[in-house]
Amino acid sequence: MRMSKLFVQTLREFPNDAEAISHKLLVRAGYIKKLTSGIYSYLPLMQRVLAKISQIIREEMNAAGAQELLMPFVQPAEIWQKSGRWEVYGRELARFCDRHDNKMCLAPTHEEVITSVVSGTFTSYKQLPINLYQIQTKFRDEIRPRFGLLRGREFIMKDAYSFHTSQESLDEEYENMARAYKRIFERCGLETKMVQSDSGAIGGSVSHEFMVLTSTQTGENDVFYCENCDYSANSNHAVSILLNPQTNGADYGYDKEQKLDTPNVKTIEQLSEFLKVPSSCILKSVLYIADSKPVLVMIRGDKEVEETKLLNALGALEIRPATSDEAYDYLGCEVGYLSFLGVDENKVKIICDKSAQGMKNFVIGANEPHKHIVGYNFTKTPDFVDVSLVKEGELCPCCNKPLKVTRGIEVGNIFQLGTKYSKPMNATYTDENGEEKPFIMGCYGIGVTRTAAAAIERYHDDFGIIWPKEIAPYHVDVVPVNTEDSEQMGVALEIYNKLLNAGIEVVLDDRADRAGVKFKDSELIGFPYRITVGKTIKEGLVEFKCRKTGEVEKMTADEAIEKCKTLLLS
RNA sequence: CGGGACGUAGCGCAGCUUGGUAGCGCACCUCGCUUGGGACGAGGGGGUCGCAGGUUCAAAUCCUGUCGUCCCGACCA
Repeated sequence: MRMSKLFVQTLREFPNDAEAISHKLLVRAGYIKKLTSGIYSYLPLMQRVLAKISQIIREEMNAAGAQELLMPFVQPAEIWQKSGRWEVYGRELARFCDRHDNKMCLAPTHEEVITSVVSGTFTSYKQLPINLYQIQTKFRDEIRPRFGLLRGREFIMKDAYSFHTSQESLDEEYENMARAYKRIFERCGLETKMVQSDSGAIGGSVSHEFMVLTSTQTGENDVFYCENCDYSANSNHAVSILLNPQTNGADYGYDKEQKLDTPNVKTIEQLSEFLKVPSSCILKSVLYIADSKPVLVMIRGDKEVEETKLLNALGALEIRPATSDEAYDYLGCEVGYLSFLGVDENKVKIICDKSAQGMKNFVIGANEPHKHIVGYNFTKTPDFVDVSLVKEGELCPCCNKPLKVTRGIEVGNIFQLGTKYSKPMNATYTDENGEEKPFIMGCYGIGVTRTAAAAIERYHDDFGIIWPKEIAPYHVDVVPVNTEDSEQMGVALEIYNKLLNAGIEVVLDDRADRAGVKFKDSELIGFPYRITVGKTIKEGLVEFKCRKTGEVEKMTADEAIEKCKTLLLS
């Protein structure tokens, strides 16, 4: 491709509305163009990157025994009503009516469709297991799309679904997919960590996420992991062994239950300082509204509530912290002094986090303004539930070593669905004994567009993108410094043609611009290798530069061609 | 959903306070010159100032409404 013909416009400045580095670079380097919030055109450079990622996925999925198909993007409400998700999915599901007033939606995922595809088609145990996948656009009307391709509303996803007659068979395929995913991301030049996770709206029991670990804040997930063993989990699922699991207020002089005045002492921090006790001796009370009903969460003062865990513990659909006004309405006390004391459990559900299990003689809000109670003990043992967020340094549940935390971008996930969809949708096969049974299912997703963005988050510098060569839009950028110079241009053309003939993806920057412009663009766009044909051609030499290392070598044109072949075709 | 900010040329912005011919930089087109790190000179094209009302002789500017975009928060008591 000649640069003069390539559909690309690089910008001198970063766009104003981008926050994430991948978003800024994708726009500035001419890969994407926004149409509206969370919805982008993938320009030719981007399309090449996406095609490469897709191709790697395709090859590895096929090698793992899966078959590609393509399902409809527009779906009738009927199948969603059947699975029970029409009501549950919420506003992320973009719904509309067709001309006959039939309820429809845009596909955010395809469990319902694949189930109806397989159901009635593969009806014998002899035909199972099977794994089907597609690479397709999805639409999720996110509350807050941001970070460009990292959280768009419209995005490209590879989604695979497997059907089994037994849990053992599903387990096997789950492992098979985990291995395939590892290979896929490795081939994309990305290191990933497979972590335990919550299964969220998709449902099911066992699930793992593949995370690209980043130091940037753009990773929207916290991942807790152990350096000593294999344990790692998304913060929404991670568990730990508490530090100081047993705390006793008596160690700080509060061995008798007593109501104390604590004027204007509202936060745990202030209370801890005021009473001279560590926050781990305080039981704090946090009010949530779950599906419009109040839930009071009791949790150790040094811990925080993990909302996804709470959501799951309650079996609720939606959850949010209550406002101060709501707290007053439900508990009859201003925030800062709340507790479950005197609260009618028929009106306000009370949940007690596991972190409170080992607490004795603790401090608790009096549920009266400006008063707390010290030396308190549970009068009856509550049911302790884990709804707390792990903290870095707490101990690994597997091997007791301190856990670490890092940010991560979720690029893929694998779920065991079991019969969550096959049962309600009545999707069955006939087993050896002639009995009808629901399929046991698994599903496996990879965000294609997000993987590309994650690669940029991981690999960039002040000059631009540094693509792993496996997913770069082109491999080599040949730059004649002066296109007017027939010798330079001649050699550049010769290199260009030879690389083309060798099957290498190459761009010839034949634009009449000055060298600086071409170098800047080359680095911004992120070509892995650059061959500069400039004044050293007088000595028969060109320059070979590696984008990743910045290393520059002088060599003959033929040597440069050979080097490209060695680096790219082996 | 709540809070804040912003909508003026493809991109980045000024102009608005105090109403009076729509501007700058980049990009784009032409010519010249230049060619190893985002050159320079001259000329040129492109905008119903988000949209709809209102006030006024006159609105990018003032008022009202509306739509859109971005950020922050979903406050752990």
